[in-house]
Amino acid sequence: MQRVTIAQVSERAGVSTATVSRVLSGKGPVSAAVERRVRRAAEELGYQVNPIARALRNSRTDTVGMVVPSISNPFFTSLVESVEHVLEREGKELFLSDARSDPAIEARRLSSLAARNVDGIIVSPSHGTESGPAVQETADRLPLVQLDRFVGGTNTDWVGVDDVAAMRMVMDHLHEGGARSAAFIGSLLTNSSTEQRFAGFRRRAEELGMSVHPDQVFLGDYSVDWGEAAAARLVDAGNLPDAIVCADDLIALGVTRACRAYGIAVPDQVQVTGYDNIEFSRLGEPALTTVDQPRDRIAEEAVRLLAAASRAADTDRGPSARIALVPTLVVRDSTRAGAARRAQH
Amino acid sequence: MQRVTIAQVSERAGVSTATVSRVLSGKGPVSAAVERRVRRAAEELGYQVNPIARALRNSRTDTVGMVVPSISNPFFTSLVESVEHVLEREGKELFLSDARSDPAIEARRLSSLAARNVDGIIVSPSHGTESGPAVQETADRLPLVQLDRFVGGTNTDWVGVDDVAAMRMVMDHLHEGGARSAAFIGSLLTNSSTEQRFAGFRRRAEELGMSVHPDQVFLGDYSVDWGEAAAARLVDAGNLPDAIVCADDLIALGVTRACRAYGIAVPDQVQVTGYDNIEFSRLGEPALTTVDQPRDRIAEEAVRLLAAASRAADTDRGPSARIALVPTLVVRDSTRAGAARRAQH
DNA sequence: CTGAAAGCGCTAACAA
DNA sequence: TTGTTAGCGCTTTCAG
Repeated sequence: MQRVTIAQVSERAGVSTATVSRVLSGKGPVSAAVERRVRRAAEELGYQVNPIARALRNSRTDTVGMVVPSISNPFFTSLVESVEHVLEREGKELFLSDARSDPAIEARRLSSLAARNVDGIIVSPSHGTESGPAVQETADRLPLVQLDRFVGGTNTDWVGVDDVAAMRMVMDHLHEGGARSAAFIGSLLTNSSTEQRFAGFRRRAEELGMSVHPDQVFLGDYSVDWGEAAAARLVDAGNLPDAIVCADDLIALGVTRACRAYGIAVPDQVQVTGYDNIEFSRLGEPALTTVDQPRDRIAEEAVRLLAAASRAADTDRGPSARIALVPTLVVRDSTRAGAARRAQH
Repeated sequence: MQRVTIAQVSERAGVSTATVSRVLSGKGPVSAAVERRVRRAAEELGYQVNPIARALRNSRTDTVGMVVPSISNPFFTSLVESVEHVLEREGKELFLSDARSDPAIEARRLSSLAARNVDGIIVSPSHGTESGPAVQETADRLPLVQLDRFVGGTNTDWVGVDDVAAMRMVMDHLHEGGARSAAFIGSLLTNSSTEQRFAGFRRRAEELGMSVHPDQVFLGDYSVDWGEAAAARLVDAGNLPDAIVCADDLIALGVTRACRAYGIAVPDQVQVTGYDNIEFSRLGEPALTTVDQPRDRIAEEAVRLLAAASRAADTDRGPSARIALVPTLVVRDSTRAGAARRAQH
């Protein structure tokens, strides 16, 4: 599997293995002449380091692990892309694992990554409480930053978005478009994203005097199917609200689909908003008004925090960082102000 | 990082490290009494194997690497999910890498996975020729199977779908729906998927006497944007064909979107088909008729081949396997026969 | 500036 | 059945 070793290179170059190591890892003093000889020998033999041996020796792997709740949610894959992109600049590689929204699987993935000596872990915890122990345990062993979602009972760095502020923008926009009542469709309140978004929704609705009927809050999961099912229930119950606020784009896509099926005009009869600005959000009919998270910035901060934590290492670093970036509202055709604005063109 | 080692366990249990190893790895003869002592000691100390040390010793990692052209293409993520699922049963873990459709990045990912002693690699090559050297080189070093796409100039196992047969179904269905002319929108012919699909399209069109205008073949990339752009060009040129056959669902989603924008009725004025049956294919307006690949079966076969190859190891296994599974046509609302059938309900 | 030698944690001969 | 020993390939003191 692994063929040529440092020993063979050293033999060919007529030096010791120690010298070869010094040349190849760029540390320690080496004369220019020897360096050239070694490099040539390595080249000729097609030498490649054995990262496993190196890791065993160094307990460093130049590798970062990332765990996301669901790889089939386009929001997370695009977050992964952003992270990978940033990591590339640092010469680090990313190992990705999917927790399938299951804290038990998530715990296994975390410990497996930790055991493999990744230099740090980026995780978006799948559950708002049950993910806690595994995340905290992992964080005690190596640098870890939570991304997007946050799990209670832990004390680690976090980078994400100000969901409450985002919801304020959404509600203001809807209100401006004439909405005086609103429904909410999200996942169960078992993760911080939905929690925060729902809290933000609720608070701003109150401040604006928008009514939220208790029967018009639907909590299921982050999927198109759920959005569709919840919307169907909403319609069947009669008494449509002016707006349906969704906790993510997948749900919103399901909602607009159900509306099409029921012949309900969006945004004329009911306005609909999503969250995340995934690529498909502009493909629905109508294209979704949604909240854009600055993924690249989030990724950048996460990697920066990880690097900082690695450097600080054992010296107990201070309190953990909580970085909430500012999201932006992307107005498209599923809300009234947006529809009106576009019509003016 | 890694705390308790086999040595500490052996000390606590009052046996040698070798014995501990035998107990923990389940190999070699151990007396029941000793076994119990060792297990308890390990338990109490919270021992966890160090996979790195084990890998260095064994050159086995119980780990499989997977490289896909694009993690943001839902077809590949669902393929990843299937593979991961199958692997779980084998007690193996998956490391996923994204080649970003770039053969150079792909080569790096492959060699990095190989260097990390994954037990096997599953790759869907991003380029039909340029991916060749890296794939072959990797395949010479360890078990490798190509998935979905296939790269020329290599000799490895492959599992995928019979694209030509799939296209035959698509064309027959379109023809049945009254189409007598067709356009094709795909990616550049630099990967086997598009090649095969285009070939199948072309051949069956000829057999059925459907006309294909040379100007109505558009080759770009697998993206919604490209589908939209190509459709726009098609429309602008006037002279719409009866059907637009797309090499994947993303493209088809772009096409139907453009049709909506231009006020062209699908399927009445033009029928549209996709390929892959990604989740979003049913969300477009209208829902896409498309080709479903049996992802779970594909994943299953791939893992099976990998396992077989690992067992065969050095003993030169015979010629490589090429497994083409049979896809199925999923008829929805973007084609006429489908639309008619639904109307009957 | 370079080499000898120890050892990261684990497992597989080989002995006992 | 168990222990002793020798490495897997690399890096890093410590001498020279």
